[in-house]
Amino acid sequence: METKDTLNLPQTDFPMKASLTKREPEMLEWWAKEKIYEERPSKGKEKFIFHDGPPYANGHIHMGHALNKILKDFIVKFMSMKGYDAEFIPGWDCHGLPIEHQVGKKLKEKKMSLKKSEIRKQCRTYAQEFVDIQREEFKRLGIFADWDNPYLTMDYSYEATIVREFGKFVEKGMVYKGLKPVHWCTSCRTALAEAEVEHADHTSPSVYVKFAVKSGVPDSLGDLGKAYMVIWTTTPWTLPANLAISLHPEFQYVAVAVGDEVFVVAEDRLSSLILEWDIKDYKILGGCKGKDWENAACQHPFIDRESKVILGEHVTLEQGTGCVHTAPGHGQDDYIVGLKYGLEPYNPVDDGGIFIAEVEHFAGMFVRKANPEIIEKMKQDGSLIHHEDIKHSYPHCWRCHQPVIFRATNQWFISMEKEGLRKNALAGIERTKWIPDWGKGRIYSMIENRPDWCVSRQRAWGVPITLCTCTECGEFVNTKEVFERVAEGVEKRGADFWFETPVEELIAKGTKCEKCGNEKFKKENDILDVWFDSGVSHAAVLENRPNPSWPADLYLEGSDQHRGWFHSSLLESIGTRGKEPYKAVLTHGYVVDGKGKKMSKSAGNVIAPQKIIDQHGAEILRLWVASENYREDIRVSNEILKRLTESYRKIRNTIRYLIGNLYDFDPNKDRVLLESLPEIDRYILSRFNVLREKILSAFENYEFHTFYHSFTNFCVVELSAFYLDILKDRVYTYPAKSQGRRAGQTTLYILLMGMVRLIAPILSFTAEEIWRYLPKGSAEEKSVHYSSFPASEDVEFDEELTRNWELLVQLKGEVSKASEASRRDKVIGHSLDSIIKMVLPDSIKKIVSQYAEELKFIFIVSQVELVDSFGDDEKIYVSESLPGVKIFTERHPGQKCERCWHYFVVESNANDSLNCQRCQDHLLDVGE
RNA sequence: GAAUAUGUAGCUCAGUUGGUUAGAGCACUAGUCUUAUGAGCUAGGGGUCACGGGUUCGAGUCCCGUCAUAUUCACCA
Repeated sequence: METKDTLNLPQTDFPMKASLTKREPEMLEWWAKEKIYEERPSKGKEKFIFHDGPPYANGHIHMGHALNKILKDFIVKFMSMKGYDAEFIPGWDCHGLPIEHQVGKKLKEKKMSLKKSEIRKQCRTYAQEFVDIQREEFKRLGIFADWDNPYLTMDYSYEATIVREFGKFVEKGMVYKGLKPVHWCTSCRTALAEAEVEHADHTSPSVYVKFAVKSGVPDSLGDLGKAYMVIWTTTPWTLPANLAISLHPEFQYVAVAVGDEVFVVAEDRLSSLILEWDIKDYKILGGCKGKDWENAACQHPFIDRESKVILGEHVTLEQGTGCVHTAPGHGQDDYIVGLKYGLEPYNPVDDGGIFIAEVEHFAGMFVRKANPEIIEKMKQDGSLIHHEDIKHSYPHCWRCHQPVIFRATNQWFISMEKEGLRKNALAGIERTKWIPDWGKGRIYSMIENRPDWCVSRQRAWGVPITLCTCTECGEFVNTKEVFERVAEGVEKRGADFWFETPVEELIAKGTKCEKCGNEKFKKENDILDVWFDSGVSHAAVLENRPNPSWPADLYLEGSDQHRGWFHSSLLESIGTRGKEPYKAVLTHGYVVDGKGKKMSKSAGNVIAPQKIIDQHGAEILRLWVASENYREDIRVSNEILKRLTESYRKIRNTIRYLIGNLYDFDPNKDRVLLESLPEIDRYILSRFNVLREKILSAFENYEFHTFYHSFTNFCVVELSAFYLDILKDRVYTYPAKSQGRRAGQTTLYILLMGMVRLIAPILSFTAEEIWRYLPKGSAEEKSVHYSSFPASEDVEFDEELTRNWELLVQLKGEVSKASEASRRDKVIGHSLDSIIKMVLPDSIKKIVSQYAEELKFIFIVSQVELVDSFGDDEKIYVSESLPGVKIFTERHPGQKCERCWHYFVVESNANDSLNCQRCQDHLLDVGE
């Protein structure tokens, strides 16, 4: 028999190689077949309400989606293991312009002839396709969720909820129709929400234009002769809508003579304007405050209209002349200042961005095409002082990337002030827990400063604004019955119900307009902002399910959702219920590349989750999410993934080793009582208790990277390099059933059972795989995800013992360092080749001598001698970290035991065995 | 342009109320073992703590400024 065969070497079928790409799909199939999520034992217990934010049903999932859903899955799984019923209902956002845009592209010219209902039908099909695609992609990540019953914002029932929720706003009088300037895309022919606008570089003409002063020159200036107010603008096409010139009441304005003309501009702007206009000779005639000019009248440069001089605080001195061209129909500030002076939000531009017929000179012209024409006209008329092109960033449509315009149109708004929506929303923010806490400040200032919510869109793919307005005066019918009738119809037939049902069937005969008494009404054609759709998800999902639980315990999305879903959900919920829909909001950062740059197609640095899954497996993606501090931007690169796969292997291999040494261990028969375990076993278990504590509190605080670092460190430092290395002697060489070996196995068993459960929320696939290789009789649960977290082991390891072992660990390190010199000098190879002699200071010696018999096993050397001093000629290692500790290493002169590799001294009268006495005993199954 | 966040070894992260020589794991280099073997063990090199000022006996930590990256807001009339 070979010596090797007399040892209890590890045995296991648990593969070292993970083959994740092959095994994960099998595991997914098993989870599905066994309905592991659906039939979870925590069902019906106390709920943890985790509400999924709906991704947009367009395109394949990207790293951001993967990050988000994996984080959610960590939480679902650990809450479930904690005993909560962590139901997770995934959702998708299905309406809206991006999908309509895609469908429009596919249809090309045909779309003009298609009916709206046909376009909606195609959009529905398109959205459903991507819901199905993304669902499969999410499942592949190992996400536990109710995939068969997701919520879609285009579900008829969901659409009906949208109608009902909007009805609540209407009922409370918070909805109004207003003529206000909004972002408008002339190519998509719709109003855009703030969130649908993105900024990009754009070249615009920068022009200075003269407005002749007709009357109202302040007395203090005397007779100015041919005086002009000079304005600056980068959008000449808004000049036809000019109704006023705004001056800041407190700024100083000067009248400057240039040639035979007099220009009025802000004093502080004068010097830079002179330079820009290249004017050599000028003379300041006098000055006064802006407020002195109030109600003066100017002449529009090319339209027969008066332009009033008004005062506004929005005027700045950073650019321009301090005299601000004001077109209330084309700008937010203009609109507000215009309201004060009773100016109408005049908008002579139609949906396509074309000047309407009444516009002199430029009727029928597209606004940006009109820019050069207007400039040319002013040049000829002599009203243009200066013109150059400037590059600046300008709002663009997020879909078609065309520059948008600001344009006053009739839109539906939800008032931020009526019913105290803004105030109550801010109070709701205060009541919510924001993680990290700066998220609170972010959303707070957004809600504080935002304008009224423009909820109407002039598109086809969405839920209609179900209001009927009087054909005479525009007042809308505000009755609950109408809304409910519509909601019921939508519930059955979807939003098409609204578009297909004649108004007469919706409104009871004889209904009169409350305002003017008219009996004729028309239906609104606009649809609702998609942010309203997803904003009602708390109602549609949390309230309208069989077991309603409202509000949510947690929302978890990327930091951009402070302006998106967190925002719209808050307003919707506060508006209708007076209370916020979530107790806590957790945010994560963005996925960026290895250099910290954002991923974009144009930069070519996009890494698709699918590619990582194909190459490394979803488990590596999960480990990646766990390894990084997601509260900041998180990086992904090939190097990072390479490190992670190595780290994964280490974890897997460590656990494999535990399994391998338990091949003959029956937990029900062979377990050794905790109090009978050797001190080192109890030490490692006490270390495991510390790890367990750390990990569970990290989970509690959603700090998964703490899990990753402490867990890998435990595997590498505490187990692989320390405990397992030392334990080999005992589990390999002792008699299989000896108390010493069983004690070691008991420890390994406890570690294995604990570790597999601690990793389960993160390394879900691997934990489940391990679960099948546990010693027989270990667990009743068929899935690791049905188990609960390990309890703390009661090993009674007090502070003194802990200090002792920390010292021994440190000393072991010093012994290794000391041996390194001998190894370099080829005196020893393996550490067991050596005898260690050490001089210790009394304080250390007192402790270490208690472990005299165990030292050689702890240090993994053949002999340890504690001596008082060394001879002079010996090469002594002097410790730096443990003052007074000196170590001398030499080669053991005896014979190496073939079996346990410890060296032994051959007695003269001994037999000629190649084994030491200890092994001879062990072979006879004696002792220990 | 503004607000917020971040910036510690090649990578991922620690660094407590300011207090010795800034840590860990991985990676790298070298050695060792062949009893976890596409494994295990050991040692080593590697950091101007983004940069520049300031407060202090003392700053990775506190203050100010600059730069970089990301997100959001606004780019105006």
